[in-house]
Amino acid sequence: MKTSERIIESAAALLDFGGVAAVTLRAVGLASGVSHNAPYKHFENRDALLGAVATRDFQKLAATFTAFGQERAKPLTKLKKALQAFSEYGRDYPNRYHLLFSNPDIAKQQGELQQAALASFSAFACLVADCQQTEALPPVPTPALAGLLYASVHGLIDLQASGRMKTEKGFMNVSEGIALLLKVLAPKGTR
Amino acid sequence: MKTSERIIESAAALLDFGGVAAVTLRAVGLASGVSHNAPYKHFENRDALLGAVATRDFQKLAATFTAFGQERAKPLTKLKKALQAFSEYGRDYPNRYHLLFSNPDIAKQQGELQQAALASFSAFACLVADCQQTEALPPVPTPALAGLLYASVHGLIDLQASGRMKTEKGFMNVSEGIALLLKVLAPKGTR
DNA sequence: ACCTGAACACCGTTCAAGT
DNA sequence: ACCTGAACACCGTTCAAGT
Repeated sequence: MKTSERIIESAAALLDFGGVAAVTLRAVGLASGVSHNAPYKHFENRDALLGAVATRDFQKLAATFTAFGQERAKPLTKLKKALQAFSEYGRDYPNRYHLLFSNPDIAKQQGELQQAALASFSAFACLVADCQQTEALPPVPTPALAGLLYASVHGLIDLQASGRMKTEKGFMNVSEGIALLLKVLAPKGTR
Repeated sequence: MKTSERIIESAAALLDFGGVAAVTLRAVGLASGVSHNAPYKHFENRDALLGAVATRDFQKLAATFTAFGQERAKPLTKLKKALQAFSEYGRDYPNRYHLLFSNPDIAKQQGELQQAALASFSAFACLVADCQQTEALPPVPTPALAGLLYASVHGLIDLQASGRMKTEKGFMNVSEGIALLLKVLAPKGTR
Protein backbone atom coordinates (compact mmCIF):
# COMPACT_ATOMS: atom_id res chain seq x y z
CA MET A 1 0.00 0.00 0.00
CA LYS A 2 1.35 3.37 -1.01
CA THR A 3 2.19 5.86 1.73
CA SER A 4 -0.29 8.39 0.39
CA GLU A 5 -3.08 5.83 0.56
CA ARG A 6 -2.13 4.88 4.08
CA ILE A 7 -2.25 8.55 5.06
CA ILE A 8 -5.75 8.94 3.59
CA GLU A 9 -6.87 5.77 5.36
CA SER A 10 -5.53 6.99 8.71
CA ALA A 11 -7.15 10.38 8.26
CA ALA A 12 -10.52 8.78 7.48
CA ALA A 13 -10.28 6.55 10.56
CA LEU A 14 -9.38 9.47 12.81
CA LEU A 15 -12.24 11.47 11.30
CA ASP A 16 -14.79 8.73 11.95
CA PHE A 17 -13.61 8.23 15.47
CA GLY A 18 -13.02 11.73 16.78
CA GLY A 19 -14.40 14.24 14.33
CA VAL A 20 -12.52 16.58 12.04
CA ALA A 21 -10.65 18.14 14.97
CA ALA A 22 -9.01 14.79 15.68
CA VAL A 23 -7.43 14.72 12.23
CA THR A 24 -4.18 16.43 13.19
CA LEU A 25 -1.14 15.91 11.04
CA ARG A 26 0.70 14.57 14.06
CA ALA A 27 -2.00 11.95 14.71
CA VAL A 28 -2.17 11.07 11.03
CA GLY A 29 1.60 10.67 10.88
CA LEU A 30 1.66 8.51 13.98
CA ALA A 31 -1.14 6.28 12.70
CA SER A 32 0.56 5.95 9.33
CA GLY A 33 4.03 5.24 10.68
CA VAL A 34 5.59 8.40 9.31
CA SER A 35 6.60 11.75 10.78
CA HIS A 36 4.09 14.51 11.39
CA ASN A 37 5.06 16.39 8.29
CA ALA A 38 5.49 13.55 5.86
CA PRO A 39 1.90 14.26 4.67
CA TYR A 40 3.21 17.48 3.14
CA LYS A 41 5.12 15.37 0.64
CA HIS A 42 1.81 13.98 -0.64
CA PHE A 43 -0.72 16.76 0.03
CA GLU A 44 -0.38 20.50 -0.12
CA ASN A 45 -1.76 21.00 3.39
CA ARG A 46 -4.25 19.66 5.92
CA ASP A 47 -7.32 20.82 3.97
CA ALA A 48 -6.02 19.11 0.84
CA LEU A 49 -5.66 15.86 2.80
CA LEU A 50 -9.23 16.16 4.09
CA GLY A 51 -10.26 16.94 0.52
CA ALA A 52 -8.66 13.69 -0.62
CA VAL A 53 -10.70 11.80 1.98
CA ALA A 54 -13.84 13.51 0.70
CA THR A 55 -12.96 12.83 -2.93
CA ARG A 56 -12.59 9.12 -2.25
CA ASP A 57 -16.01 8.99 -0.59
CA PHE A 58 -17.70 10.97 -3.35
CA GLN A 59 -16.32 8.46 -5.85
CA LYS A 60 -17.70 5.60 -3.76
CA LEU A 61 -21.06 7.38 -3.56
CA ALA A 62 -21.19 7.89 -7.33
CA ALA A 63 -20.37 4.21 -7.83
CA THR A 64 -23.18 3.23 -5.45
CA PHE A 65 -25.71 5.38 -7.30
CA THR A 66 -24.56 4.00 -10.63
CA ALA A 67 -24.80 0.43 -9.35
CA PHE A 68 -28.39 0.97 -8.22
CA GLY A 69 -29.21 2.32 -11.68
CA GLN A 70 -28.02 -0.90 -13.29
CA GLU A 71 -30.14 -3.20 -11.14
CA ARG A 72 -33.19 -4.89 -12.64
CA ALA A 73 -36.08 -3.17 -10.87
CA LYS A 74 -38.61 -0.38 -11.26
CA PRO A 75 -36.89 3.03 -11.48
CA LEU A 76 -38.79 4.33 -8.43
CA THR A 77 -37.70 1.31 -6.40
CA LYS A 78 -34.09 1.91 -7.37
CA LEU A 79 -34.36 5.60 -6.47
CA LYS A 80 -35.81 4.74 -3.08
CA LYS A 81 -32.98 2.29 -2.43
CA ALA A 82 -30.42 4.92 -3.41
CA LEU A 83 -32.00 7.49 -1.10
CA GLN A 84 -32.01 5.00 1.72
CA ALA A 85 -28.36 4.14 1.15
CA PHE A 86 -27.59 7.85 1.10
CA SER A 87 -29.34 8.51 4.40
CA GLU A 88 -27.73 5.46 6.01
CA TYR A 89 -24.32 6.76 4.98
CA GLY A 90 -25.18 10.04 6.68
CA ARG A 91 -26.37 8.29 9.80
CA ASP A 92 -23.51 5.78 10.10
CA TYR A 93 -20.68 8.12 9.14
CA PRO A 94 -21.82 11.54 10.35
CA ASN A 95 -18.35 13.07 10.46
CA ARG A 96 -17.53 11.93 6.97
CA TYR A 97 -20.94 13.02 5.71
CA HIS A 98 -20.40 16.45 7.20
CA LEU A 99 -16.97 16.70 5.57
CA LEU A 100 -18.46 15.97 2.13
CA PHE A 101 -21.62 18.02 2.29
CA SER A 102 -21.32 20.75 4.92
CA ASN A 103 -17.72 21.84 5.27
CA PRO A 104 -17.10 25.19 3.55
CA ASP A 105 -13.32 24.91 3.85
CA ILE A 106 -13.43 21.64 1.95
CA ALA A 107 -16.22 22.64 -0.43
CA LYS A 108 -14.20 25.52 -1.84
CA GLN A 109 -11.59 23.15 -3.23
CA GLN A 110 -11.76 22.98 -6.99
CA GLY A 111 -10.31 20.22 -9.15
CA GLU A 112 -10.71 16.52 -8.49
CA LEU A 113 -12.98 16.97 -5.46
CA GLN A 114 -15.38 19.27 -7.26
CA GLN A 115 -15.43 16.81 -10.15
CA ALA A 116 -16.17 13.82 -7.91
CA ALA A 117 -18.94 15.74 -6.11
CA LEU A 118 -20.62 16.66 -9.39
CA ALA A 119 -20.24 13.08 -10.65
CA SER A 120 -22.14 11.88 -7.57
CA PHE A 121 -24.93 14.31 -8.26
CA SER A 122 -25.02 13.35 -11.94
CA ALA A 123 -25.33 9.67 -11.09
CA PHE A 124 -28.18 10.56 -8.76
CA ALA A 125 -29.85 12.68 -11.44
CA CYS A 126 -29.82 9.66 -13.78
CA LEU A 127 -31.95 7.72 -11.29
CA VAL A 128 -34.39 10.64 -11.18
CA ALA A 129 -34.52 10.84 -14.97
CA ASP A 130 -35.39 7.14 -15.20
CA CYS A 131 -38.29 7.70 -12.81
CA GLN A 132 -39.55 10.53 -14.96
CA GLN A 133 -39.44 8.36 -18.06
CA THR A 134 -41.80 5.85 -16.46
CA GLU A 135 -43.94 8.74 -15.17
CA ALA A 136 -43.19 7.88 -11.54
CA LEU A 137 -42.04 11.47 -11.09
CA PRO A 138 -43.47 14.63 -12.69
CA PRO A 139 -42.11 15.92 -16.04
CA VAL A 140 -40.41 19.04 -14.67
CA PRO A 141 -36.79 19.74 -15.75
CA THR A 142 -34.62 16.89 -14.44
CA PRO A 143 -31.80 19.01 -12.96
CA ALA A 144 -34.32 21.03 -10.95
CA LEU A 145 -36.16 17.95 -9.70
CA ALA A 146 -32.97 16.04 -8.94
CA GLY A 147 -31.57 19.12 -7.20
CA LEU A 148 -34.67 19.50 -5.07
CA LEU A 149 -34.63 15.84 -4.06
CA TYR A 150 -30.89 15.85 -3.34
CA ALA A 151 -31.16 19.05 -1.32
CA SER A 152 -34.22 17.90 0.60
CA VAL A 153 -32.68 14.61 1.62
CA HIS A 154 -29.44 16.37 2.55
CA GLY A 155 -31.42 18.84 4.64
CA LEU A 156 -33.27 16.03 6.40
CA ILE A 157 -30.03 14.21 7.21
CA ASP A 158 -28.27 17.38 8.33
CA LEU A 159 -31.08 18.72 10.52
CA GLN A 160 -31.76 15.30 11.98
CA ALA A 161 -28.11 15.03 13.01
CA SER A 162 -28.16 18.45 14.63
CA GLY A 163 -31.57 18.03 16.32
CA ARG A 164 -32.69 21.39 14.97
CA MET A 165 -36.29 20.47 14.17
CA LYS A 166 -37.25 18.03 16.86
CA THR A 167 -40.55 18.98 18.50
CA GLU A 168 -42.19 17.28 21.47
CA LYS A 169 -44.74 15.46 19.38
CA GLY A 170 -44.76 14.64 15.68
CA PHE A 171 -41.03 14.04 15.56
CA MET A 172 -39.97 13.24 12.03
CA ASN A 173 -37.11 10.99 11.02
CA VAL A 174 -35.29 10.96 7.70
CA SER A 175 -37.13 7.93 6.28
CA GLU A 176 -40.52 9.47 6.98
CA GLY A 177 -39.41 12.72 5.40
CA ILE A 178 -38.26 10.94 2.25
CA ALA A 179 -41.51 8.97 2.09
CA LEU A 180 -43.58 12.13 2.45
CA LEU A 181 -41.54 13.89 -0.20
CA LEU A 182 -41.93 11.08 -2.72
CA LYS A 183 -45.64 10.91 -1.94
CA VAL A 184 -46.27 14.58 -2.71
CA LEU A 185 -44.00 14.34 -5.77
CA ALA A 186 -45.94 11.44 -7.28
CA PRO A 187 -47.95 12.65 -10.31
CA LYS A 188 -51.73 12.91 -9.77
CA GLY A 189 -52.74 9.75 -11.61
CA THR A 190 -50.51 7.46 -9.56
CA ARG A 191 -51.36 8.77 -6.07
CA MET B 1 -23.19 48.14 26.89
CA LYS B 2 -22.27 45.19 29.03
CA THR B 3 -18.93 43.53 28.48
CA SER B 4 -20.56 40.20 27.68
CA GLU B 5 -22.68 41.81 24.96
CA ARG B 6 -19.65 43.53 23.49
CA ILE B 7 -17.85 40.19 23.39
CA ILE B 8 -20.76 38.55 21.54
CA GLU B 9 -20.92 41.48 19.12
CA SER B 10 -17.19 41.25 18.40
CA ALA B 11 -17.40 37.50 17.90
CA ALA B 12 -20.29 37.88 15.43
CA ALA B 13 -18.39 40.53 13.47
CA LEU B 14 -15.25 38.38 13.29
CA LEU B 15 -17.37 35.41 12.23
CA ASP B 16 -19.02 37.33 9.40
CA PHE B 17 -15.76 38.71 8.17
CA GLY B 18 -13.37 35.78 8.41
CA GLY B 19 -15.30 32.63 9.17
CA VAL B 20 -15.40 30.64 12.35
CA ALA B 21 -11.62 30.17 12.37
CA ALA B 22 -11.19 33.94 12.72
CA VAL B 23 -13.11 33.93 15.99
CA THR B 24 -10.11 33.43 18.26
CA LEU B 25 -10.36 34.50 21.87
CA ARG B 26 -7.37 36.76 21.33
CA ALA B 27 -9.06 38.55 18.41
CA VAL B 28 -12.34 38.76 20.31
CA GLY B 29 -10.58 40.23 23.34
CA LEU B 30 -8.71 42.76 21.22
CA ALA B 31 -11.88 43.84 19.40
CA SER B 32 -13.73 44.13 22.70
CA GLY B 33 -11.02 46.04 24.54
CA VAL B 34 -10.35 43.29 27.07
CA SER B 35 -7.65 40.69 27.52
CA HIS B 36 -7.69 37.44 25.58
CA ASN B 37 -9.06 35.46 28.46
CA ALA B 38 -11.61 37.89 29.82
CA PRO B 39 -14.25 35.97 27.80
CA TYR B 40 -13.80 33.09 30.22
CA LYS B 41 -15.41 35.26 32.90
CA HIS B 42 -18.60 35.39 30.80
CA PHE B 43 -18.59 32.12 28.83
CA GLU B 44 -17.42 28.69 29.75
CA ASN B 45 -15.22 28.34 26.68
CA ARG B 46 -14.94 29.25 23.00
CA ASP B 47 -17.77 26.94 21.90
CA ALA B 48 -20.07 28.46 24.51
CA LEU B 49 -19.29 31.93 23.14
CA LEU B 50 -20.08 30.78 19.61
CA GLY B 51 -23.22 29.19 21.00
CA ALA B 52 -24.25 32.56 22.44
CA VAL B 53 -23.84 34.13 19.00
CA ALA B 54 -26.01 31.37 17.53
CA THR B 55 -28.63 31.72 20.27
CA ARG B 56 -28.99 35.43 19.57
CA ASP B 57 -29.54 34.79 15.87
CA PHE B 58 -32.03 31.98 16.48
CA GLN B 59 -34.03 34.38 18.65
CA LYS B 60 -33.97 36.98 15.87
CA LEU B 61 -35.07 34.33 13.39
CA ALA B 62 -37.96 33.24 15.58
CA ALA B 63 -39.03 36.87 15.94
CA THR B 64 -38.92 37.31 12.17
CA PHE B 65 -41.09 34.24 11.58
CA THR B 66 -43.54 35.37 14.25
CA ALA B 67 -43.72 38.86 12.75
CA PHE B 68 -44.56 37.45 9.32
CA GLY B 69 -47.33 35.41 10.91
CA GLN B 70 -48.95 38.53 12.32
CA GLU B 71 -49.05 40.39 9.01
CA ARG B 72 -52.37 40.83 7.23
CA ALA B 73 -51.98 38.65 4.16
CA LYS B 74 -52.80 35.21 2.82
CA PRO B 75 -51.04 32.47 4.81
CA LEU B 76 -49.25 31.15 1.74
CA THR B 77 -47.98 34.64 0.93
CA LYS B 78 -46.65 34.99 4.45
CA LEU B 79 -44.97 31.59 4.28
CA LYS B 80 -43.32 32.49 0.99
CA LYS B 81 -42.03 35.74 2.47
CA ALA B 82 -40.66 33.87 5.48
CA LEU B 83 -38.90 31.33 3.27
CA GLN B 84 -37.42 34.12 1.19
CA ALA B 85 -36.18 35.93 4.30
CA PHE B 86 -34.69 32.65 5.51
CA SER B 87 -32.81 32.02 2.28
CA GLU B 88 -31.60 35.63 2.14
CA TYR B 89 -30.21 35.25 5.64
CA GLY B 90 -28.33 32.17 4.47
CA ARG B 91 -27.01 33.97 1.40
CA ASP B 92 -26.01 37.21 3.12
CA TYR B 93 -24.56 35.71 6.30
CA PRO B 94 -23.19 32.34 5.20
CA ASN B 95 -20.81 31.96 8.14
CA ARG B 96 -23.48 32.72 10.66
CA TYR B 97 -25.97 30.48 8.87
CA HIS B 98 -23.48 27.64 8.96
CA LEU B 99 -22.87 28.19 12.67
CA LEU B 100 -26.59 27.90 13.40
CA PHE B 101 -27.53 25.05 11.11
CA SER B 102 -24.48 22.97 10.21
CA ASN B 103 -21.96 23.07 13.04
CA PRO B 104 -22.01 19.84 15.07
CA ASP B 105 -19.83 21.28 17.85
CA ILE B 106 -22.38 24.03 18.38
CA ALA B 107 -25.45 21.89 17.75
CA LYS B 108 -24.62 19.56 20.59
CA GLN B 109 -25.05 22.35 23.13
CA GLN B 110 -28.17 21.90 25.18
CA GLY B 111 -29.95 24.59 27.16
CA GLU B 112 -30.73 28.06 25.89
CA LEU B 113 -29.39 27.43 22.39
CA GLN B 114 -31.42 24.27 21.89
CA GLN B 115 -34.47 26.12 23.19
CA ALA B 116 -33.99 29.05 20.80
CA ALA B 117 -33.46 26.70 17.86
CA LEU B 118 -36.68 24.83 18.60
CA ALA B 119 -38.54 28.11 19.08
CA SER B 120 -37.46 29.14 15.58
CA PHE B 121 -38.77 25.91 14.15
CA SER B 122 -42.02 26.23 16.11
CA ALA B 123 -42.62 29.74 14.77
CA PHE B 124 -42.02 28.40 11.29
CA ALA B 125 -44.38 25.49 11.88
CA CYS B 126 -47.14 27.99 12.81
CA LEU B 127 -46.87 29.55 9.35
CA VAL B 128 -47.21 26.10 7.82
CA ALA B 129 -50.23 25.27 9.98
CA ASP B 130 -51.98 28.47 8.84
CA CYS B 131 -51.45 27.44 5.23
CA GLN B 132 -52.97 24.06 5.93
CA GLN B 133 -56.02 25.67 7.50
CA THR B 134 -56.75 27.58 4.30
CA GLU B 135 -56.00 24.41 2.31
CA ALA B 136 -53.01 26.00 0.62
CA LEU B 137 -50.95 23.04 1.81
CA PRO B 138 -52.04 19.39 2.11
CA PRO B 139 -53.58 18.07 5.36
CA VAL B 140 -50.68 15.84 6.39
CA PRO B 141 -49.39 16.11 10.00
CA THR B 142 -48.06 19.63 10.52
CA PRO B 143 -44.74 18.70 12.20
CA ALA B 144 -43.89 16.37 9.32
CA LEU B 145 -44.80 18.91 6.66
CA ALA B 146 -43.07 21.79 8.43
CA GLY B 147 -40.03 19.58 8.99
CA LEU B 148 -39.87 18.61 5.35
CA LEU B 149 -40.15 22.23 4.21
CA TYR B 150 -37.60 23.44 6.76
CA ALA B 151 -35.17 20.66 5.85
CA SER B 152 -35.62 21.13 2.10
CA VAL B 153 -34.98 24.85 2.22
CA HIS B 154 -32.01 24.30 4.50
CA GLY B 155 -30.65 21.70 2.07
CA LEU B 156 -31.09 24.06 -0.86
CA ILE B 157 -29.27 26.87 0.96
CA ASP B 158 -26.50 24.58 2.17
CA LEU B 159 -25.86 22.81 -1.12
CA GLN B 160 -26.10 26.05 -3.07
CA ALA B 161 -23.42 27.56 -0.82
CA SER B 162 -21.14 24.57 -1.30
CA GLY B 163 -21.74 24.21 -5.05
CA ARG B 164 -22.41 20.52 -4.62
CA MET B 165 -25.24 20.16 -7.14
CA LYS B 166 -24.34 22.59 -9.87
CA THR B 167 -24.48 20.97 -13.30
CA GLU B 168 -23.52 22.53 -16.62
CA LYS B 169 -27.08 23.17 -17.70
CA GLY B 170 -30.24 23.38 -15.66
CA PHE B 171 -28.54 25.02 -12.71
CA MET B 172 -31.01 25.56 -9.93
CA ASN B 173 -30.96 28.37 -7.40
CA VAL B 174 -32.63 28.43 -4.01
CA SER B 175 -35.64 30.52 -5.10
CA GLU B 176 -36.43 28.16 -7.96
CA GLY B 177 -36.12 25.21 -5.64
CA ILE B 178 -38.55 26.73 -3.14
CA ALA B 179 -41.00 27.58 -5.92
CA LEU B 180 -40.86 24.05 -7.29
CA LEU B 181 -41.34 22.59 -3.84
CA LEU B 182 -44.39 24.74 -3.09
CA LYS B 183 -45.79 23.90 -6.51
CA VAL B 184 -45.62 20.15 -5.99
CA LEU B 185 -46.92 20.57 -2.44
CA ALA B 186 -50.03 22.49 -3.52
CA PRO B 187 -53.15 20.29 -3.16
CA LYS B 188 -54.64 19.00 -6.39
CA GLY B 189 -57.57 21.39 -6.60
CA THR B 190 -55.44 24.52 -6.40
CA ARG B 191 -52.76 23.56 -8.91
C1' DA C 1 12.13 11.05 -4.57
C1' DC C 2 10.88 10.78 0.08
C1' DC C 3 11.40 11.65 4.81
C1' DT C 4 12.94 13.66 9.50
C1' DG C 5 13.64 16.86 13.45
C1' DA C 6 13.99 21.39 15.00
C1' DA C 7 11.90 25.65 14.95
C1' DC C 8 8.15 29.36 14.56
C1' DA C 9 3.93 31.59 15.17
C1' DC C 10 -0.51 30.76 16.77
C1' DC C 11 -4.20 28.86 19.56
C1' DG C 12 -7.48 27.31 23.75
C1' DT C 13 -7.18 26.89 28.39
C1' DT C 14 -5.47 27.25 33.26
C1' DC C 15 -3.95 29.69 37.20
C1' DA C 16 -2.04 32.76 40.43
C1' DA C 17 -2.27 37.40 41.21
C1' DG C 18 -4.19 42.05 41.08
C1' DT C 19 -8.32 45.80 41.99
C1' DA D 1 -17.04 40.46 40.99
C1' DC D 2 -14.14 41.16 37.18
C1' DC D 3 -9.88 41.25 34.89
C1' DT D 4 -4.76 40.54 33.62
C1' DG D 5 -0.30 38.34 32.30
C1' DA D 6 2.47 34.42 32.35
C1' DA D 7 2.58 29.77 31.39
C1' DC D 8 1.38 25.11 29.22
C1' DA D 9 0.28 21.85 25.85
C1' DC D 10 -1.04 21.56 21.25
C1' DC D 11 -1.36 22.69 16.39
C1' DG D 12 -0.26 23.83 11.11
C1' DT D 13 3.44 25.02 8.55
C1' DT D 14 8.33 25.92 7.08
C1' DC D 15 12.98 24.67 6.32
C1' DA D 16 17.47 22.82 6.38
C1' DA D 17 19.32 18.47 6.47
C1' DG D 18 19.56 13.51 5.74
C1' DT D 19 19.16 8.86 2.53
